Amino acid sequence: MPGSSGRVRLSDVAAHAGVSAKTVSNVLHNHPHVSAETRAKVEASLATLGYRVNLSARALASRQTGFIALAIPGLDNPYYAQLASHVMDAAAEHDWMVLIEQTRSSVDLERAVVSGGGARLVDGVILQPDAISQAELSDRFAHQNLVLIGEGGATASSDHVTTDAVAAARAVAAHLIEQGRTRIATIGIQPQMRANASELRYRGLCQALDAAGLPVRSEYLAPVDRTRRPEAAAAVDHLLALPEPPDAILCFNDLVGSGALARLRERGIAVPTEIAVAGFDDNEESRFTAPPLTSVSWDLEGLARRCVDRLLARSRPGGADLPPVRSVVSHRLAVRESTVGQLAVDEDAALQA
Amino acid sequence: MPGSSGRVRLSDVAAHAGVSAKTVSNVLHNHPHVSAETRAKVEASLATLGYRVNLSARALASRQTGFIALAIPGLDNPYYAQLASHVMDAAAEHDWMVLIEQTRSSVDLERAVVSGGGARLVDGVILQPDAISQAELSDRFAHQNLVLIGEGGATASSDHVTTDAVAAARAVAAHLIEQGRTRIATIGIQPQMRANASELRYRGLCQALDAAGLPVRSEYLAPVDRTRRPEAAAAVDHLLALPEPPDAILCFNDLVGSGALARLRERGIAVPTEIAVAGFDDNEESRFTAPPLTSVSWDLEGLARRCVDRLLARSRPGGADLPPVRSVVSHRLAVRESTVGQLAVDEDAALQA
DNA sequence: GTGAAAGCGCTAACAT
DNA sequence: ATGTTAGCGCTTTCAC
Repeated sequence: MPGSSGRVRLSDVAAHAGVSAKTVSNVLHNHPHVSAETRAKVEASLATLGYRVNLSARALASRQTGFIALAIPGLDNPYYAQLASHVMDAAAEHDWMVLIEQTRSSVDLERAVVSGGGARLVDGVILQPDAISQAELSDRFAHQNLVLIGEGGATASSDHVTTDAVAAARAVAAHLIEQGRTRIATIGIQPQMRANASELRYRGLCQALDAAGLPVRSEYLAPVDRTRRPEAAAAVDHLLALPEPPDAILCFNDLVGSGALARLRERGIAVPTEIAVAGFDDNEESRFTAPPLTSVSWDLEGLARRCVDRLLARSRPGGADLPPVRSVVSHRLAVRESTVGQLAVDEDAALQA
Repeated sequence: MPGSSGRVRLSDVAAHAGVSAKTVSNVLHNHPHVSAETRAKVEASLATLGYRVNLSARALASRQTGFIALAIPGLDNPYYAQLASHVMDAAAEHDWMVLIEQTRSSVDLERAVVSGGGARLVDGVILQPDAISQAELSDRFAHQNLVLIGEGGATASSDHVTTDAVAAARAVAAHLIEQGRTRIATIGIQPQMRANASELRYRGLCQALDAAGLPVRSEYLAPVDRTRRPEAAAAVDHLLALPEPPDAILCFNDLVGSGALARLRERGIAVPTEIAVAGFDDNEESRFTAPPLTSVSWDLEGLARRCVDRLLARSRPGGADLPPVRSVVSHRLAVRESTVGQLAVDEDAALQA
């Protein structure tokens, strides 16, 4: 049992080892210029005294807190939980800790994050904006270590890690059209909301429709207040009540997709026979819905890593003056039974054809 | 636009307002003994200079970091994401920030958390133990601000916020028996794993079976490596291959429940007609599975609040000597269609009877 | 009610 | 390769 873990200071270790504080610090930071025997001596004292660094003191002296903030709408969306998990892993590789901030898609909270919050605390911020306007993002506080996640792409004043929302939406829509769908509705995609991916995903859908010579029909655009499971039911009902109901629904995310599938089931509509359903984000859940949900899968690990790398680059000496970088992470379409009836994944699927 | 947000120190504010640093600090902390006009003056300076407190310095001087750690297996389980969300809310009410630590159910990581980690950083720790043994928990480092979440209940040396796992399992099992089920299997419940709730949940099941005069059949205990959706399939297959397959499956959590439902569907087994399924945790997803999943719902908000309250009590002067407190949060059974076929929730459900 | 001075525990020049 | 000296920006006795 190493040490009784009281308040052991670095200077105590130095005294115990018979060296100066600087030497202890050198050992702690793996500085090269420490003789092997000194190092051993210090490490022994470190262990017997049970020294644990005081991060507040280190942060104050070094002007580096070792924290980065990750601001996301909320952990209750598995997509963001997943993202947070990846960011924490990527950050840990550089000895950074992650402070998760839930913005709840509130403009005020997002604004607070962008402007650095009320306190001086983090070395950098990763923000997934949702409610705040692009204009405000590019305007304010472009000087601080801020990486934006998202698909807007218009912000030239800070680092940006994005996905190609238009291409992804085009791909999933094209897949739907390939399956013979011509009346493709959407749930949760709101082209007027400019902070999140809505507009771009809608654009991708329109491009695919255009390319196939199909009309873009505005009555197929079902809005929801929040893009979550419970909200999907009313939107599905709305679409089913249309004179000519859709034969496919592209959902803003898998949460909405899951809710839509549930409602279609309640209404006795066969998926995909009568209506195909697809989503975005490829939540793990989507491999287990009835039927499994076709979805766009983002490279979340790459996304997280790039965000952290950008912050790292900027926090190095001289990094603050680096020009803003924009990088795009990859995606792929995970095709499942919600859009292709006869996908023969195994012997059982064939029975249901 | 208040201040150009450079490095404004408290002493700068003091100089600008023509007062001492102590007075500025008093204003910041809402100390009563500040005259109204002084306060106004200081607040004006605070605003025009755009002062933001340096939390590292505050932490160093005050010996309080303002952080608590929440150590959970991982955010990818929606149950823990939800818990984290509640803890963050409860902590925010006391101006605490939450540092989320993913233990991945690793003994070493849990041990590191219990022993305070390598660094002096947080004011307290909330740990949901999973892999570490009870013995180790009560042994080591009982002196630090540690609140244990969980159902073990045996640890007398630190604060403990638990659920009544036995009662909850008894309730859901009794419900299953009421529905006429006599062959109740379980997936993911591993009585030999003593850190998580397995043993207690199994005990509750046994109690309910005993009370109904039904036999406890060990072949109905299907283990899994990890209690997650993908692992459920093999367990379901195992149970279906039994000479006398079960007519109900009680899953360790809703993740397993979701995976079990998916596999039963693939195998063409009707739920609940042939096999009823129930879970624990009441994930939001479980209201949208096919069919919706009966589950035990814990009072997560209450759980989070109590954990934070306990930490708060201990971090107050003299709080360290408080005797360990054990408190139990409530639960209720959310009954859904996976266990009762004819539950007439709406007009459509009746058709499927 | 407000001010002056002494640290909190660490890092970072600079010196040796 | 190791020691010396100043702070980092805040809180906190203790005077006044």
